[in-house]
Amino acid sequence: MRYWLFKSEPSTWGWDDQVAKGDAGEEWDGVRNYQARNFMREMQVGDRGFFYHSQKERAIVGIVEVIAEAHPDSTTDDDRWECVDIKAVTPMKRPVTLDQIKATPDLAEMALVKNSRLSVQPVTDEEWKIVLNMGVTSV
DNA sequence: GCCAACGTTGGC
DNA sequence: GCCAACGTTGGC
Repeated sequence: MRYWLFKSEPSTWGWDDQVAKGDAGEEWDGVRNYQARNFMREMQVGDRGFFYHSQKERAIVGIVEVIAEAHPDSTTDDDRWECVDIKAVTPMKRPVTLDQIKATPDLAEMALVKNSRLSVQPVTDEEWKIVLNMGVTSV
């Protein structure tokens, strides 16, 4: 199983919206970036990902699971764009903020830090463990 | 609200 | 195929 990170502006599509969809999940549509699309093509059902709120909040707020592999994005006729479906699994007990991540040397290589504009990114096993731990432990 | 970084587009 | 111009994203 691999790990990923999904980034969204809460004003457009936030964690609460994702939770409201329940186990049925929702398309992660609207991605118009080749790198991000290519990562989605690599995803498999059962893979897990962090759900990150960009802009004002800037924190990982929950965990999602991939429930459908890449398929055409229903929000466009352009067949270049594909998306996966994801569902909310569990919220973080404590959101892990971008500031915390930047302050953690072992997380300095995360795409979130290095390439802040990439909206779908891979997360290593090690990074996954560290962030998870930060998300359940008091600071 | 500003600006830097980056990706995409289109003219040549 | 290159590169300048432009649009968008996201942190600050």
